[in-house]
Amino acid sequence: MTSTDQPQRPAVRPTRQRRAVAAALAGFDDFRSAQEIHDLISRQGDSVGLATVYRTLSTLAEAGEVDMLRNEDGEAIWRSCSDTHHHHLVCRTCGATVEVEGPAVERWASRIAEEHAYAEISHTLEIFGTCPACR
Amino acid sequence: MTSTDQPQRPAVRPTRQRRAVAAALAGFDDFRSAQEIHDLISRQGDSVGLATVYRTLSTLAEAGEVDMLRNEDGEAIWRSCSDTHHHHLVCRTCGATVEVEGPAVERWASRIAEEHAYAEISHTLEIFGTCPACR
DNA sequence: CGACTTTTGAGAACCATTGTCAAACCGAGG
DNA sequence: CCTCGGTTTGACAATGGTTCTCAAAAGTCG
Repeated sequence: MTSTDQPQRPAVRPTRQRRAVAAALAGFDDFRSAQEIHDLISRQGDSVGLATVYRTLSTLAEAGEVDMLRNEDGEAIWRSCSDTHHHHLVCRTCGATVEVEGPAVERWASRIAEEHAYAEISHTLEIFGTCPACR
Repeated sequence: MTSTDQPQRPAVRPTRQRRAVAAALAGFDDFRSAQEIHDLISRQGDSVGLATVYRTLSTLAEAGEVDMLRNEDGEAIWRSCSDTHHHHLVCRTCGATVEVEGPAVERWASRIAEEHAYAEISHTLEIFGTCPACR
């Protein structure tokens, strides 16, 4: 390290496209597919390639800034999230989402994993249903 | 109904292909993709079309005879299962699976749903990790 | 400004899954 | 054993979400 030190900073640049994706994400609070988000952006006047939307969403997900989960068809759906670990109650029809926490469940999961000597645990826990408005 | 009565029996026929899929399923106890199952069948000497494998697996899943869930890439994976409601602890590397039950989690999920007035609830809860053998 | 690196976009490529439809098959009567 | 009508199958095309490719465009920093 020559100067100060920060040898391999990923160097993520704040581009127009990334700002557009962020803005789109800020505009809804339910889960949307990448393509829906792409449409939203177009509708807002910006133009961002679909591949870029996918790339940006993946990056944000890795950084923990958005949640990505899969709907019952296996499609990836995304939304911005709070930074604490949580799960979701998602409306199958309109996508309306409630963030829920379940500390007891977390504990249960790690206990189960431990009992069976599984390491590097991750878990998925999502609840799907029909929200009051969609009944 | 003319004769006795049994108006719309689906009439599922026990064909060679369906038997082959069942046999393949009986041959492993971890989760496999449809394509892997298809390969397995070929390797066992039978010949069953891929589309038929998919159709049979879907049918079995609807009948509750196999579990279908999605791995972290969104691919459907399948295995035969016990008939009680349960979840899974799945090895990310080799697919080794442990069926686990969590009555407390079930209760927690329905309480959460009720609190938010969501109906027709379903939930997914799977734990992924690395099994002792794959460490 | 200039050199260098990251990012983008258009479209091709991938690949799991589902649809299509004629041919093969099954089971029940006759 | 033969026929009839619905069921199932398989080869292949078609879908559709997601990723890859690669040259052009845009940031970064001196």
